[in-house]
Amino acid sequence: MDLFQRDIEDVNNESRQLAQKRKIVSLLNKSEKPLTIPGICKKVKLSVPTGTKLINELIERNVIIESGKKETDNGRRPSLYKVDPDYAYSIGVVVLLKGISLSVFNLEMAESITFEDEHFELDNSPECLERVVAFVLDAIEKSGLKGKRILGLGMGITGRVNSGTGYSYNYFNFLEESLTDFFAKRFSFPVYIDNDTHVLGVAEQFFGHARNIRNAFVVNMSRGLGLAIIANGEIVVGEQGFAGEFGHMQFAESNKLCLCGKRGCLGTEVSGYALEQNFQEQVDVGETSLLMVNRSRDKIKYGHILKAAVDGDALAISLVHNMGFKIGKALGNMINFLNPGAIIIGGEFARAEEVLIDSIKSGMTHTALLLPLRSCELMFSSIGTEAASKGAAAIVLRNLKLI
Amino acid sequence: MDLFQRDIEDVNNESRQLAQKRKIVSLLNKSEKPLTIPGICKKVKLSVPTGTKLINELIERNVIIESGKKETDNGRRPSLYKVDPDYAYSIGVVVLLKGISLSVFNLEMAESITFEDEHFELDNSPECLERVVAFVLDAIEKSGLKGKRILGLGMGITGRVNSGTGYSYNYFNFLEESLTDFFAKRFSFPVYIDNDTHVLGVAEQFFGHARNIRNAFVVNMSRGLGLAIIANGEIVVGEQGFAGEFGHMQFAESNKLCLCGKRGCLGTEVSGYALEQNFQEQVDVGETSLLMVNRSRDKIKYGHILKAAVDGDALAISLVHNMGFKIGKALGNMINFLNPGAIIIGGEFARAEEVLIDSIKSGMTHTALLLPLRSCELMFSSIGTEAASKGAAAIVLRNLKLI
DNA sequence: GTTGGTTAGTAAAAAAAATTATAAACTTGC
DNA sequence: GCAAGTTTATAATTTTTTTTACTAACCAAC
Repeated sequence: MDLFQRDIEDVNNESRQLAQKRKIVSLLNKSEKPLTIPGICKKVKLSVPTGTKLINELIERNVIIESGKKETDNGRRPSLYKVDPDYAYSIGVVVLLKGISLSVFNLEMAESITFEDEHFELDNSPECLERVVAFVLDAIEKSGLKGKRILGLGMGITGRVNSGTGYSYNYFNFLEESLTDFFAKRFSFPVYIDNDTHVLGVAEQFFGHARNIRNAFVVNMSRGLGLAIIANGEIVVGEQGFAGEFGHMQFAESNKLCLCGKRGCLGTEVSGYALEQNFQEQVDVGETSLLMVNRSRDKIKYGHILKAAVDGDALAISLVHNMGFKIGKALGNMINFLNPGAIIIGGEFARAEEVLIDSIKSGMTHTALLLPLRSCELMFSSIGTEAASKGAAAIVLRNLKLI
Repeated sequence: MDLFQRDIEDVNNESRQLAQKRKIVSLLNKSEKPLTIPGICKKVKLSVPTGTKLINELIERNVIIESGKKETDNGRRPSLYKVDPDYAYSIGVVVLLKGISLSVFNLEMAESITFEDEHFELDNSPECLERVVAFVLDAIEKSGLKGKRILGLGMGITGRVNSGTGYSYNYFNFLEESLTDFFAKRFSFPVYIDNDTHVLGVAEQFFGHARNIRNAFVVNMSRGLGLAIIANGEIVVGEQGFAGEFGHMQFAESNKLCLCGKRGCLGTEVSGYALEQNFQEQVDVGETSLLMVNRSRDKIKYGHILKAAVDGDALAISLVHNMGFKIGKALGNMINFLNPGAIIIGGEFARAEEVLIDSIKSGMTHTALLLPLRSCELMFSSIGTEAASKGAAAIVLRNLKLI
């Protein structure tokens, strides 16, 4: 941000012009297509001569570039301008229980390079934190980003996180300072953190199905169960960043004990973990499945079961179907609460769309009121596995108001 | 708004200066205390000479007034300025099933006059709509507002309402146009509508306990059960304005049939209506209460029961306590969902604070996770019965960005 | 191809705003 | 009670921005 600012900034403290330049850059970056000078000036409420002056200065500094001429029906063809997509980069990091990954994105959010360490295991220790720092520094070293402008690093991390203060409550909570402050000291650019599920929500909001929808839920159905809430066009993180604890909401019908200590948590019935448990229970009472053919009962992970369901395995279908119905009921209740325009199913379970879609819809009808349900579209994420790191990097741009 | 604009506006189309003047007025109105010229200029990023010029023009037009001199430790004492509180007025109207009321507020939101018609009965007919129009016109006539600037009218109305489009779905839905468009034609100022519960939330957000809290729930516990959600500092109305359908969420333990057609709606167990039902049931199985001394079983309304609970009536206490526990459980679940910093109990039930507070808290502990619960404060509304009309009028100012 | 219509971009003139300088109002310390 | 220091407010000057006017680039129709 510092570099970025200094480039837009002039030598003198021209705060008014600086703000206008920032507006121009922000507008150009948000726009899908390149824009003309008259178009830009209209949007930022500037006269054409001053707008031209500022734009030329930004070109001088390599922030924006010309990008051909616009085809018009009549009149002189205007030049088109856009932000140089490679003027600056943002970094997205995802820290999960098992595995850490880092991707570098340019301003157009095109992924340029990705690093992964599948052997990484997250634990709440200074050593692990140092491993994260080393991983990031090493990746930056290898990526050839040296000397290039890095706007910042966004990090999605498992557990409870306060994105406002930058504190992480479950991991690396031994620090005196906030996690973002710690990282800022170690790196030469600002760091923003959020919960892995919220990060997925950001990705869906800017690049996925939630674009142009001001109220939506993004469900992270993987081994655990999380939910990102978009209300009034913004991700809701709540007072301390804990919003979206969907897995621990009391919607379950059974009374299974949850890791949180309570009974009745939805996550005990709907989650990758629960899917594995349910599968084993069914096998134990004599149910059969193609999955058992060349695997032992304990080695079957929820990913296998999801794949089997899509492939037509009866037991897997029945289990997944059952979960869809249950989460559908819970989501239906939440539809009454927040009246979202869309619910997007993301995470590993998204690949079982065919099996889940009808069961979730069916569950929703049991709890949701007619009118809010009618206008809530159920969708499945299509932005794939790199979604999380893209969302993490997007946090940086969001903070700089570039998206 | 038109009058208001024209007064700030100059004869020529000075859109830049106009925007700055609007900023100044907005800043002064939002500020609790009057401000100095240097203070204003700093906030709106204007030089002192230009700021002075604009402020003098606003004084010329009677929009803002001088308000004494500031006490400082050293230097020349600056003059203080504030918006003339009686420069303009906003009108708040509340349309309930039984009763309609209208209050006039000045820019400081001091209530100047109130009109009520307790005999009004809401039904979905053109005649009833005409009665509303007549009531408003009559009240304005009597209020002496003629010739004064009216910024607009905010209306809180029972039932489902889309505040964005201005359509009302349950009442006056026979109109071709939106309800706000209809009113705009009949009155000489803009009209904004919202659900009665959302309006209560706005009141609490700007004048009550939810001030300075970016995430909160405002529960409207009266004959029905509604909830206004404040997330990221804004009221969430959802995609069509249906957010907060708390009464129809499936949290109930019994299977009573709700008016909406579903079973398990929270409103069947927690609401003024349910309280009356429960009371009658208990009386029928032999329970006694002081309330029965000089009233017939059918004549006892939930308001009486709430008063009796506060006065120490055992049966009433037990019933209200029970409801507190149930709504507490439901709210606890929602705490996990949105991580609010406060929950404010408003509506008629707010007066039973002593009886409700512990039962609600107790219910919350059964469902809410420790961390989000710990930081969520339970409060009872203190802005009283005129809250709704104040909230309705506040919608007008919010739309003009004056609060 | 020339003329008329249309829009982009630039140059000169006019208007508006920001600096800078100065006067006025006030406190404090000697 | 008067000088030094501070802050507000206004006047004079400088800078910036907008308007207006004009030229350039393009299409279409004749």
